[in-house]
Amino acid sequence: MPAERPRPTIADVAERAGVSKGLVSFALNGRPGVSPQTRDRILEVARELGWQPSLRARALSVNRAFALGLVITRDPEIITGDPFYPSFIAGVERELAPAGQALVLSVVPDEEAELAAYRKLVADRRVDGVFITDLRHDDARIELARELNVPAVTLGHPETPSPFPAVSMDDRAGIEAAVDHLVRLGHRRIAHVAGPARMLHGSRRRRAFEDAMARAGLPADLVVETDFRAADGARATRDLLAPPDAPTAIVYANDPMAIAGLGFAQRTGLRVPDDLSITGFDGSDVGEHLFPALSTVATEAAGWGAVAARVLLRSIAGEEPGDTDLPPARFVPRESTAPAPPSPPANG
Amino acid sequence: MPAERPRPTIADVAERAGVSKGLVSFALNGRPGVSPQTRDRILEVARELGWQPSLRARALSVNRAFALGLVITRDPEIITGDPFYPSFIAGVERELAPAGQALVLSVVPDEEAELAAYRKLVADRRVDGVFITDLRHDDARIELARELNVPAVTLGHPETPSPFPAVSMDDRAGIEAAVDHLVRLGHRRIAHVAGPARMLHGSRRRRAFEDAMARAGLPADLVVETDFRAADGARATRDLLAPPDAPTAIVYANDPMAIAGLGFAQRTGLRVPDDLSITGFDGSDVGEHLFPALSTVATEAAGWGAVAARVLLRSIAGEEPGDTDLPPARFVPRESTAPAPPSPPANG
DNA sequence: ATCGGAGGCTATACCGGTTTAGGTGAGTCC
DNA sequence: GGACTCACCTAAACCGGTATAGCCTCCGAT
Repeated sequence: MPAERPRPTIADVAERAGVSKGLVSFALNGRPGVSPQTRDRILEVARELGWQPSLRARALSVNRAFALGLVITRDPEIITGDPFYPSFIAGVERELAPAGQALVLSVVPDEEAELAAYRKLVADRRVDGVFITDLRHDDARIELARELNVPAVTLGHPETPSPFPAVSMDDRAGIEAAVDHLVRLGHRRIAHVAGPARMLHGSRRRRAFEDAMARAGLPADLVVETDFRAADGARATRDLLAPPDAPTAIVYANDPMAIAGLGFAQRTGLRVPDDLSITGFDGSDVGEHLFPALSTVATEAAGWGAVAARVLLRSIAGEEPGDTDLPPARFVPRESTAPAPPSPPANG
Repeated sequence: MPAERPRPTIADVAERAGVSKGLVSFALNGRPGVSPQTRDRILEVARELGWQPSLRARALSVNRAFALGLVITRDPEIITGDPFYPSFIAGVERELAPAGQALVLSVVPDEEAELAAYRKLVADRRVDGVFITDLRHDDARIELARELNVPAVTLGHPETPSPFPAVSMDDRAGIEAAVDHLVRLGHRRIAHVAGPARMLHGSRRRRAFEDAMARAGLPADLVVETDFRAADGARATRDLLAPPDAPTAIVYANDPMAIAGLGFAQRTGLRVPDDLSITGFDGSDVGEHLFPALSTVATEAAGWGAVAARVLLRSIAGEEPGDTDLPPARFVPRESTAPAPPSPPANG
């Protein structure tokens, strides 16, 4: 067994090159005050020795973590179905890796643990900045991040005044396009299976639904609030379809619920889209392969992650990046939406 | 604006308590050689000052990162549908958070970037140990981890001799149960839509399928290899159903493909399960809400993550945890499997 | 000839912990 | 009463980088 050779330090490089530690540091960081020959010699020796800077030592002396923090709050059940985060994270990584930064991920079951997770991340100085996703009304995390004095970026504009840059994607447009599409197809009774009202995107999508309905001169009286879980989608669909004046179209606030809703409708013998039109939200690729393929609203989660990461890095670097607006979510009509069925003969 | 007060260091605590830095360190780490009164005083002062140890300083001096690394290799397309990792990560976190450890996540597009990611994680000493998931034949990561001299845990037993503890879940049992179930229902032409052969679980599930078929005295001639993507599931299903002697049941190696396969079958007018039975793998909760609800193999990804994390932590602590076998994956019959349709009249 | 200044470099403090070698004083043993 | 032990504590080195003050040396300007 070969002896465990300790990795070379900057002192080894300095000694071998016959200069001081400080000069090595200067040379390696490309700072002025080092003659070209000396610089080359130092670089050469460093290469020769296979020297790699110790991120830990650097972290301690420059007081940086070289990492960003993401806290995901999801009850364990819902997390499996949600297509958003995996894509979002892939986008974040695309930006972080080349910048030599890492992503520290925390997955917590509830909002209490969430705040604790942010506190811990910052207390340990594990990260230089944090993502704040899934904004809620009166979101305590804004205040917490301010109090902890940690750079942050919010996904979407918070309601309360926030000192942090926001990277937003207009999801209203997608919902409105979905409703308009359904209205054009002749639907009059359109329901919405909404996300939790305490979440900004939950209530914003609902509001967009209501506005679009109002513009079409239709009542937005069929709205069910849920927790974004597939099971909720099935339950909400059951409740919506039970009464005699059931909707002919349902706009779901995410794909897993739409898929479950589709399943429920089919189970009761309804034909989708002939008897009932259905739209989802977030464009998981599996929806494309259902029968009927799910009409949905595509949100470019990966691009969102990349931009948010970039903004956060600039924010940490001391710039003050303004708010960013991403291209709005696009409605993608597929097969689960069709002209409204002929209305049943009026009763009386 | 309040002046940015620097956080207290161990020196501040020492001074205020009238002792040396070293003694404070001893007291706070509960080491012997500190009188009870002094210890209490130090603890009190630390509390009073709101002192929090600097993880960075600790990391530098004890040469630990207090973090574990997970590298996920997924082409951006597939990642959205796969229910495994989100659950797995949630399980890992459940174990790490109480242990004061963090998870550093890397998401990379291909195997080349994967090796680079491991190297980088270790070169930067960002992590004290790594998870090796999605084992492949002749997996280069085993050798890399050994070379990098970093503790690791593998999900499943690698084929090549490995110095690392393995945490395994027998997925053969689930596949076999699925096949047995189909055979009992009278199916004779059963196909398998397999994962990539280069992946251990891909080929192992395929092998389990073949073995189960052999035991039932049936030919395992209908196997299509794929890349685990939903689109692959649809394509494979199309190819399987085209010939005249099409299968009456298909065992898919994961849920997204099964869902896409279900969609394709329905699209061609086949009734599932009456004309075609279908089983998935990995038990995403959305499958439960499809119509018909997807029969699948449940794998307890969260439990797997928790155990793997625990094993890795023990491994880092210098113990030599043996291999662990988790309860085997269970077949969960739901609605997408039914008795085989009566065979068509033989031709000639 | 003298001074000023810039370029190139060294020495050293510093980040905030942990760890080790040693020092003190009280009690014990013979 | 001297040596020894032990509990408790301090001082200082150390982890591996970065940052800063200051020291030469050489050059051109006066």
